[in-house]
Amino acid sequence: MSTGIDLAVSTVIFALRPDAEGNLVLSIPLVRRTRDPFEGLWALPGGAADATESLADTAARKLAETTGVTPAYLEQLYCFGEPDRSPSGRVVSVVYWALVRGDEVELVTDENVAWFAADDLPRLAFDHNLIVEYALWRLRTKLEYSRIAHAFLGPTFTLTQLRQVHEIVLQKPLDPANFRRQIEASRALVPTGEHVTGGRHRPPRLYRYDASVELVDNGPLTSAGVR
Amino acid sequence: MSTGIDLAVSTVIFALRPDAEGNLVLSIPLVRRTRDPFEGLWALPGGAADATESLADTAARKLAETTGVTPAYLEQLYCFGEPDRSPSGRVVSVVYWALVRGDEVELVTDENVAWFAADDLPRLAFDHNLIVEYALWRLRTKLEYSRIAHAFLGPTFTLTQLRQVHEIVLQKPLDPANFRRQIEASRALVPTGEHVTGGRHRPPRLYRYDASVELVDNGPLTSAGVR
DNA sequence: CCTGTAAAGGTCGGAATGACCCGAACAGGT
DNA sequence: ACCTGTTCGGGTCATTCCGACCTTTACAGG
Repeated sequence: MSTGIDLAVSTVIFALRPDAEGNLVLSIPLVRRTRDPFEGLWALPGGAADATESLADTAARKLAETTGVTPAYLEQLYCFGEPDRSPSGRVVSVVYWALVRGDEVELVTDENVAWFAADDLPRLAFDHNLIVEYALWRLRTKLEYSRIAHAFLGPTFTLTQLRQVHEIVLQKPLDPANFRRQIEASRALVPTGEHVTGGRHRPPRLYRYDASVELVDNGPLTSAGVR
Repeated sequence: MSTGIDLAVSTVIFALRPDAEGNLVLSIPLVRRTRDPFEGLWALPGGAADATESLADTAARKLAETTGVTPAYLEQLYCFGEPDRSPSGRVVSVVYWALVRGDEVELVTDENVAWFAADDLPRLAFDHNLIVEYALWRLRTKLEYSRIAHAFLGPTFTLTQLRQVHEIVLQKPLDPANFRRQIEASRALVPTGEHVTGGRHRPPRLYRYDASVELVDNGPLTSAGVR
């Protein structure tokens, strides 16, 4: 049986990347469409679903083709299937969202791939503006009740670095002392014993993420997420 | 283009229905499969996606065919697409979950449709046991931070009725006084001014749900949900 | 008129949170 | 050697939220 419906997989990829002034900005990579519909407009990286691959694997593969990295976090966002979302026929898109480390992202040479500030996007193809908006909402909501922020960072980091990730994503300043207390209460971080030296001020501790603590509660779908 | 993937829509339908002793039980309707794969096993109501209909409309239509009612709440649950979830070929299922009023549900005459206690299911076809488990988790999680419980009830109800819905779904007793305080703080209910008379005790107030308060926060996807 | 029970409203202590404070520890300038 | 500016790490305090528990009100039925 065939339903006459095309099935696609797309991914909203988040990374913290420095802008012109060197400030870290929440960014996503987009791909310029080279054919109709919406030729010339920017769109989320993605493509047709593969018959032999899991949907998450397809999302991760498309993500790697665009950014050259393996995502630190990958989760299904939503399945978009309104009948009129593509003028070229019925397309149902299973959309994932991912977090990658900004310092791991390769400099893309392809001129049809570019990074954009997540809060300042042009008009995108299809319903991709709505999709990004929803992914942003999920990221911000989940950041406040889960421990996914370290996916933007390396294996070890200071509390200030982690707090800055929260501040950039949530776009509001956080009290350093209260942030510390909250993180310590969650038992999600373990001090490595090492300190960052060479700074102008009191040397901060280095922390490692404690993998024994579930970073996200997805209920029975525990496999969804961490990679 | 065709991906060689079948797209299906299924729904986990929740209702509170009386069991043999008259106690309300969280229940879901299942359909017996009449052909391979998994012939004879029970499965979630659903079918192939329709090329001209939105996914939510397809879910609602299949729901109506099974239960004869319009859902009081309908939301997308997840898109299941593991390559090996169906032995008959690659099937991707967009699964919705719904709440319906138990007293609205028609007595189904079809012997291939039956209601089961959500917590005591037989082995189901495909990965439907996992899907129901996830839907149950979502229902219980969402019940605690949203105001969807009234979807199980009629337009007006008492606080005790609403609390009993919570108690049955969450499977734990709730303090009546604290429940009242929490509900009143949410400003989601409006007293109608009427009382239920005829009871043996102090006559309880009747409440109506305040539609001006968002019952669920789904971010930018506000249309998802309420019907 | 008494009794049993649920409804409605209140108190109290603990936990979590936001706002704020202070000593400790460093690099760099004087 | 000493001062200074800054951040790190640790604390206090008031407010809010929540669970446990108590009291009064209001009915039906005996």
